Formats: sequence, structure tokens, C-alpha cells
Amino acid sequence: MNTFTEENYLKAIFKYSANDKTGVSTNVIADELNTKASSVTDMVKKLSDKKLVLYKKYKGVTLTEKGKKIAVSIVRNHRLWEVFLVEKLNFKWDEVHDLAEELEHINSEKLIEQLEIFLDYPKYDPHGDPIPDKDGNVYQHKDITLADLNVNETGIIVGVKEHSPSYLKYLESIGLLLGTEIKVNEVIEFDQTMNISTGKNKSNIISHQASKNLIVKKVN
Amino acid sequence: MNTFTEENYLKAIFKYSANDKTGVSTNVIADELNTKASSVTDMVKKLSDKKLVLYKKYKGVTLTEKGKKIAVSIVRNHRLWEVFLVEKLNFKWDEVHDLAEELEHINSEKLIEQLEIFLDYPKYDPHGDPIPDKDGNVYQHKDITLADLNVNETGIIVGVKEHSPSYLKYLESIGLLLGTEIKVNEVIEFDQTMNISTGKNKSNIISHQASKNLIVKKVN
DNA sequence: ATTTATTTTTAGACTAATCTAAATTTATTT
DNA sequence: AAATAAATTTAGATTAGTCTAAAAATAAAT
Repeated sequence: MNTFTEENYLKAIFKYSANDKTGVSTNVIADELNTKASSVTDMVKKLSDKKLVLYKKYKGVTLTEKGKKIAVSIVRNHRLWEVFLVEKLNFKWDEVHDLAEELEHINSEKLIEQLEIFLDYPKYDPHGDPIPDKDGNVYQHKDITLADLNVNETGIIVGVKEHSPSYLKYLESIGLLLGTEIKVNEVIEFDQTMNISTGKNKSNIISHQASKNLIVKKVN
Repeated sequence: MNTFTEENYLKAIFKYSANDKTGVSTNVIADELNTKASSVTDMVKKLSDKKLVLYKKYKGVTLTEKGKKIAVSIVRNHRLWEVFLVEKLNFKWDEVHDLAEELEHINSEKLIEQLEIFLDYPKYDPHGDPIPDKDGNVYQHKDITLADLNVNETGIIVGVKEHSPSYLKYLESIGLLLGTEIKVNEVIEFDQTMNISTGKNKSNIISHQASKNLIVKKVN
């Protein structure tokens, strides 16, 4: 099996190779894991020996099928545990990340399958991120954000692109939760600050920084 | 905070200092943790520096209040997770130990308090071991085993002294679960093999090895 | 009360994961 | 295309936890 640390490297590489075909650079990985590029080089060699990544000096890293499978399963574990914490143990959506970060490494197929059954096969975690199925398939949301909507258009919040507790707490404080319907009233041309309103004729002003991190599904 | 490994040492020391005042020997700890006495010596020095244990060369180790508190809280975590696995995730009592061994190290007061609430404040784990309360108080069962009963006496199974999967599976296979009432029909003088019967006039022959590891509460 | 056996500790070495600083390679500018 | 800047890798050290083998201390046996 793999160490806690190896799994975190795989997860980081997975995160940054989602989009594209080009290898992930050691610096990007170092940044994600709060470590140094030289440490990443060492670890990447080790993962390469184990056939979990492909690595060409100076050319970045990509996951092998084997490595990707492990990475996805850790993401799956993470998101299922987040659902558990929020739905069963009364945690808030801004409190679960660090705990899930630990729980995700507990390696037992039976555990995670039973957890999934117990939670009744959730499709999304508390932040709207999709939960990969047992075979590693993930159905990602289309990447439309609130900032992409025009005046008078309406969207339903289906996820967030930024997971910091401060952002999540802020959203909650102004009533922007998953499922909330938002109408765009006005967009300031200068800095794209938005005036929006939610269900009960409550209106709010939110920054571009905030609106571009809210994933929405366009209504109509 | 403490590492995974440090916590396991504290737990091992706790386990073997339950009974008595005399320090736990490095060999006993090494044995419990499948490591070598020399490794234990090193670690024990480290724990001593951290004021988690008292250590005098050649004289064994005892926990300080601080160390004991950590050890008990890990035992608490372990047993609560075992209840979760059995009651909510359909695990058998012989399947939960290794997973709980990992889950117990996840360090969050809120997590464990909420888990306890979610499980409705269980007093015992699936093997009948008592769950320490938030303040570290444990109410241990009196140590009467089935082997201590005389012919025609009756006891109710309240726990086991041996936790190996093979023993637990065996008990389950012959219907000896927590709460089962057992009557002693006969004891072979030679090797203390017992003839017992449970509720529905089922009778069984069990070895001394088996009977002395079943904790019972005497009836009448 | 010596000798012998057992337990425990020390010394020195190893592995995993990390770091800093220097060297090398790739990318960017002029 | 040469020079400079940026990214990446190597070299050598460090820390945590472990090990083996040898030394030292304690316990047991004669």
C-alpha cells in the first residue's frame, strides 16, 4: 500500500491534471502541498518507480491509470466523509475540510461502500462537488459561475470554486447556500460588482471575487 | 500535538498499567506494538521529555496525568468508532478492530462528541468494553469469567477478554453473543472443559481457553 | 555471594520525507 | 543567438522512527 504522503501527492497531481494533457510541474505540486520543489522531485521519482506517475525530468508529471484510480478513490472518500459530517454529525460546510482530509486516507473498500449506502448514495458533497462512483467516474458540473450571468438572468447555486472557510461562512451569512435561486439585478461595469436578489426579495451587493467563485445552473 | 506513533505507545502503556502501580517494562511495550525494546527505549525518552510518561532507566514506564488523559481519549475514540461501524455500517464484531485502530487517531473533540451524540451515548462497545466518558472516567466490568462459574450457575455474557477475530467468529458461530444467558451444566475436572447451555436448550462443549475469556455477570 | 541468565540500554546504521544551497536545464529577453 | 531569468534537479544534511549487535544493569540460580 501507499503512505499518507504518497496519497496526498497523487491527489495534488490529480487536481492539477484535471483539465489538460500537459504534465503538472513540480512547483505547482509543491505549492499545493506546502512543500518545496526539491522534495517533490524526490517523491515523484518514488511514485514513478511504483508506476503511479509518468515522469520525465524537467517535463512535469502525469498520473498513470493506476495512480489516477488511487487519486479518484481518495477524492471519493473525502467527499463521502464530508457528507457524513454535515448530514449526520451536524458540522457546517465550512468546518469539514480538514477532518475529511484525514478520514479520506483510511483505506477500506468495505468502509467506504457501507458509508455510501448509509448516506443513501449522495451525488454531491456539501460544497456541490460531485462524488465519484465506485468505478471512478465523476460527472463534473458545467463551469458557469454567477459572474457569467447577465442582468435579469437567473441561476441556481450548485457549487463553489473556492472552499476557504471564510468564503463559505460569508456565503452562508448572506443566505447563499446550495439550491438558492439568484437573479442578477445590476452589474457595475467598472469592477463587475453585482446587485443580486434571492428568493424572498432580499437583495445583496457582492464582489466579482465572490460571484466568480459561485457555480450556478442557469434557469430558463 | 502528538504523532500517530506516540499515541500508540501511550495506549500500549495505558493498557498494561491498568492494574498496578509498577512501571510497564520496555519489553512488554515492544511486544504489544510489534517492535523492539531498543525502539521503545528511544520513544519512551521522547515521551518523557514531553512529560507524558515517567521513566527511570531499567525501572519501566508509567503515564503522567497528561499522558493518561491522551491514552484514555484514544480508547474512547476507538470504542465509539467501533459502535459506529457495527451499528451504522453493518460491520461484524470481528471486523472492526483494525479500522477503529486508524479512526481513533483522528483528533477532533467536536468530531467525537458529535459521534457520541449521534450514537446516543453508548456505554459499551461491540465487545462489551466500556466507553470512557468525556472526562476520562471508565467503569470497568468486574472480572468474572465463564470459567469462574460452578456447575448449575448461570451468567450473562457482558464482554470478552480476547479480541481476536477467530475467537469472536467462533463465539458468534455457536450463538454466544453479548447478552446471551449461559448455564454451566458440567465441568470436566481434568482440563476444565465445560458443557454449557444457552437460552433455547442448545448445549455446547467449550474449552477452558474459550470459557476463561468470556466475561459474565452472574445471575442470582 | 558469585556466577549465569535475562532484561534493558547504548551505539551506530538505515529509511522516508523533508530542507537549503548549489548546479543544471529550460524559457524569455534583448 | 547570446544573455539573463525562472524553473527544476542534485547534493548533502536533518528528523522521526526503526533496527541489530554489543554493553550494561538487574534478577535468578547455584
